[in-house]
Amino acid sequence: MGRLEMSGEDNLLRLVEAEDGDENNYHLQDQVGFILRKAHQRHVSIFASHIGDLTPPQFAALAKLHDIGETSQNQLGTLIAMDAATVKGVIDRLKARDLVEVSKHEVDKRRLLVNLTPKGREAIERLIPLARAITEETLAPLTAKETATFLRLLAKLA
Amino acid sequence: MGRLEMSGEDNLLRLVEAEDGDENNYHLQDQVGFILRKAHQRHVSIFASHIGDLTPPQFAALAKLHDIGETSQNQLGTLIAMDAATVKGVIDRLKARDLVEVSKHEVDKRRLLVNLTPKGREAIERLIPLARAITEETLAPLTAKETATFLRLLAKLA
DNA sequence: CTGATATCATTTGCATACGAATGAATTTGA
DNA sequence: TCAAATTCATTCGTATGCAAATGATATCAG
Repeated sequence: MGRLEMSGEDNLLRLVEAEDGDENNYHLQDQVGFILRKAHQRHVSIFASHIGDLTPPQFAALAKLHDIGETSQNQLGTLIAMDAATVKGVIDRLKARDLVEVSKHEVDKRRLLVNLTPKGREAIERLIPLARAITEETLAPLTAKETATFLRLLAKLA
Repeated sequence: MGRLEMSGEDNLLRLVEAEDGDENNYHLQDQVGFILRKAHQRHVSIFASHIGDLTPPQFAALAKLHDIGETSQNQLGTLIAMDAATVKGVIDRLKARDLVEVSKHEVDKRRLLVNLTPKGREAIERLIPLARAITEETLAPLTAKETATFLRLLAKLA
């Protein structure tokens, strides 16, 4: 790969390649997937330092319910990007803490309607300002201009 | 917030705010954490479609071992951004499939050394080209210039 | 109208991910 | 030197996250 010219340093390169194989120049830390995973981990850690008793998925469920009101469990999952199995666990745990309540759909008996309880509404309204701080801290390494660019490009990938 | 002028539409706005509270303008889908989570999900899905029998963390462990050679389980975890409990599970599963092998450190009896088996080396060398395709597909929505910008900014956040 | 499809929810199984607690081994510092 | 602090690995508990299978209900097509 790129063996267009032969200099003294290329001999060393040849030795290294002979030792480690030609895939030696693959570096995990440069791969978008690996960096994406780390950036996500950092965000979750920042989130936890601000909001200790709720996870990001739980927060997402409450925030979305606050935004759109009662909806089916499945529809909620679609809106917050969770598959059916995952959203069930999240709702079960919020239900156990009396932050949401569920009820059967009158007409379509397959559907499980989910809604905020008063306690859940109080909680999410109290937490949304903290969420803004979390976003700010997550993006702190970037300038305002970089942030705008980053969010635009990130959205393209999501 | 921003109630500087009073037009006809502001009456409607007041009604909406009275109904939903002043935090009505918080939208989950604009938050960096939520988009980050979705982008990561998309990448994992692309990864799985190319490499079905290995997860991204398992791949990361093999790729790092291939890059640096034998190392301790803990050190490996640091290099691939996994805490001790997580890396243990990953290594256990790779060990069960004979892709890595572990041994005791001669001097420091606390350490567990991890290394690729021949089978593991063969596997990772075969998979690295696929990983390049995965990266490409993940970044496909961006132009080359956007990709460079995105990776630079993402690295700042990770 | 009814059989084929599709949708909604649940369950199971597996794989991260991390906090906290524990135990063994090593290093440090007074 | 030896007690305190640190490091390495393990275990436990909890929480996503997803594939696949299942059952109940609803919709569609002929």
